[in-house]
Amino acid sequence: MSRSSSSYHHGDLVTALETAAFELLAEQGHAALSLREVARRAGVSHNAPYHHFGDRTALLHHLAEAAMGRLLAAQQQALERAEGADAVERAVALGLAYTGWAVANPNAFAVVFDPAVCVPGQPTGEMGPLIAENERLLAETVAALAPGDPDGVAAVTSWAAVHGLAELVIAGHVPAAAAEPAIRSLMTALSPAHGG
Amino acid sequence: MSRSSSSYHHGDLVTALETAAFELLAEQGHAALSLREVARRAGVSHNAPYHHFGDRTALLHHLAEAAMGRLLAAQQQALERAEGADAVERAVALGLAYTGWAVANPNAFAVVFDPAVCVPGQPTGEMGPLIAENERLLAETVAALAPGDPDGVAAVTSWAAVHGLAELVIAGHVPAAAAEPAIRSLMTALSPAHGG
DNA sequence: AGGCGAACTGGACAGTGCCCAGATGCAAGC
DNA sequence: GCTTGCATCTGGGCACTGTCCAGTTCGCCT
Repeated sequence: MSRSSSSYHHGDLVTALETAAFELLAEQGHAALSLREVARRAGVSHNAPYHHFGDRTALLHHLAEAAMGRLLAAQQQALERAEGADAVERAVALGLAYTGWAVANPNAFAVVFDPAVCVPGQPTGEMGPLIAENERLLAETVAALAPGDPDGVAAVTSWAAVHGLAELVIAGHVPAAAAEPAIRSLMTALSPAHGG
Repeated sequence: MSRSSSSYHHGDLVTALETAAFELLAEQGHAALSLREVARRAGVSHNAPYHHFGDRTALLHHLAEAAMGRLLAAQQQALERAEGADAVERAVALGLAYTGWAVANPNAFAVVFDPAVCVPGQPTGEMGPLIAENERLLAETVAALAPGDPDGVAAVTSWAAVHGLAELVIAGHVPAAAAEPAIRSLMTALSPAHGG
């Protein structure tokens, strides 16, 4: 699609901007991400992005969707790798995939959960389905190890713990090595084999 | 101290700037917080802040310290109120104080845990002691309900879960009402009376 | 009383997000 | 094939920001 290498009409600017932005996110937080710098890296004028994203926030929202997609993919792959395993082990693998991706891509991760980017009220665009799919994945995995959980309390607790772990590791308050034991202890605590 | 109401030398600009900044944080995220707007609200020139904070980041760091102090105070008060109670109930109260304050002051909360403000490596200023005190409080409370926890895995897990819960509620992915059951289920799961 | 130095002022500069009018060139019609 | 329409891209401009600089004010110490 769009072989066009004409210098004027880029042809695939959205992707180019996304790539450039992720490149910048590898180096700095999204607060320091400037539309003009992204445009510069993509080799276009400072105004070109406005024809694809009405706003700086719109670009960030697009990045958030892309990042969420990657986070979800990382978890799906982890679950595939742990296909034959124990229910607890599968849950641990899922959690570790989440924290692992977050710690490896802290700035991209931050965009996804920034309330100023993805408004708390209603998720717009692809964000809703992506989050829903992630919740489904989690609910499924948690249900396999904590069957009696009508209101999904265990699922919420797991998500919160794993998410918080990621944030605390990124903020430097918890060493990265503490993630695995914490997740494993949580998952075993949730499993009925442990008690309750 | 410094009764000075002379218009030139403010006398207590640091406090005035802090107040103005927290006022702005009640309305918008710290990404949108401008030094000039803070100065304007404090009634001084756009350059006055630079004689107290070398940097925009320095102001944010100061705000982070102040916010962390308030978060800590909220938890201490909650523990005092739950003085005679059950170990689980005390832990729940502590957790609810954390999430409660965070959800009530999402933007201030975000400053505290922004890696771009409080650098992951070494906490500078008052931040270190404040975090340490919070960890002590948590470790103490968790130790009362999960005695055998040499490496503090339960404490880390609790912090992560409560922290993550706060973030997810703020981001709109979890309803605020889900916080209490989640925290209570976690704390009971950690207590040996429950199992294990 | 005199002067030092911290606190504050205004001006300036580069950089930013966003708006406007104009240039460009692909695709669809004749 | 040539013209025309329109999304795409360009450059300039504006208000705003963070930060630097030189000057002003005034509390405090000698």
